[in-house]
Amino acid sequence: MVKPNRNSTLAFALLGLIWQEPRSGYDLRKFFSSTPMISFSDSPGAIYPALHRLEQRGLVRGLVAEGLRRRRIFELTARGRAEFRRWQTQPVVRSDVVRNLDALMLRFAFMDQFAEKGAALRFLKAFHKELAAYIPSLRKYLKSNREYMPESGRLALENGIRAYETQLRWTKDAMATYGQTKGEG
Amino acid sequence: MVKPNRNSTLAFALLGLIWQEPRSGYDLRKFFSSTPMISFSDSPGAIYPALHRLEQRGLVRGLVAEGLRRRRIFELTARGRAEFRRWQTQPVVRSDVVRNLDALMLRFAFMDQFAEKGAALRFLKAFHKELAAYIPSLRKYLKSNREYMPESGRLALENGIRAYETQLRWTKDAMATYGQTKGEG
DNA sequence: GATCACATGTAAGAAGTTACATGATTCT
DNA sequence: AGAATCATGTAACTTCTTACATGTGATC
Repeated sequence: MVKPNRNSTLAFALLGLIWQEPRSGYDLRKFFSSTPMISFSDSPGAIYPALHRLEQRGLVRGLVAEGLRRRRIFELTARGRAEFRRWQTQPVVRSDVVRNLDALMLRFAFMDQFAEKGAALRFLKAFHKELAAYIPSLRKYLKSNREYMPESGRLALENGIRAYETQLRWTKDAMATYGQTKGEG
Repeated sequence: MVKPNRNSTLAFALLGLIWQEPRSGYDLRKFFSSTPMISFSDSPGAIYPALHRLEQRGLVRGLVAEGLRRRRIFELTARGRAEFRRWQTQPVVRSDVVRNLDALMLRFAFMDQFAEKGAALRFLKAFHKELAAYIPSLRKYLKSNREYMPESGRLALENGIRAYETQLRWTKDAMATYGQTKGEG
């Protein structure tokens, strides 16, 4: 049995975008298909049911827009904002680093807009810590097994390690950015 | 309606590992939980049903192992090998680069073992080409929108671009590795 | 007048998640 | 004897995918 009301990554992407500004399902589809958020599905069979679920759960409210075409503009409810913030400020855990990097980056992407000041920096520190703890375990595996691995398998693992290292460097650079901003403001 | 028999990424991971050597469901779970392939789920609720589907589709064959505990060791059928190879040597398409990098790397990871000589290099070339075509579109979006983006959103996008650039550099390095090997052999 | 973009929806099916369930064997 | 590990499974539920369906308004 699945825990009720655990919203999907797509659901949170929708909440974030709707919080930025009220949008229709069609707006959201177009946003996904025309920006780097194209990594989300823009299919109507994903978006519309997801919006209906969010509405049933009281996280968004759909308003029929006056205009020529039938169109529903969604906006966040207070519960929707609370739920989004709760998700966004959850601890950064290993399992997210290993299996859900995209969700982690989505949480960060909306940090400046919807979380309290300081949340972004706290997030980056926690993220950095988890990455720094995880990478050595990958290196260790590579070291112990490189001789028994086929070349393409080894290269694939090296690619994974590099990807995490890039992520690690990014967290440091991003932290520096926030440090600067603090000094300026 | 969904196309029948389109195996999931998990299904292909199972096929690849079973092709390496016959394994039980339990072996596969342990492999996922104890190696960098931990990005796959090791839950019995995912693995066992997936194995049953593969068996129903005639891609694997389960043999009851003699021994103390009841245990089923799976091995690939000829159809399983053909299906895996077909998947592995599919063209590298943009949509995989955008939404399914993991599957792409999984395909590559088994390339030396199960694909014909030269497949790895062809794969890397195609992968490189797609990455080189995709990255500028991300840069362009960043350039046009950076002033309207919140800082964390901009940083998240920069992270995505860096990740793809790292991937691109890796494809070049990996191609060089294969070039050398050719010279040696 | 036809085609394209706007706009929303549903149906069928696949596959994953969490949780529960069961029993054997080995270790302490 | 009790705990841990080996080993496999199912049930309920959620969400996604592909495909089909429908109608309006704008453009050529």
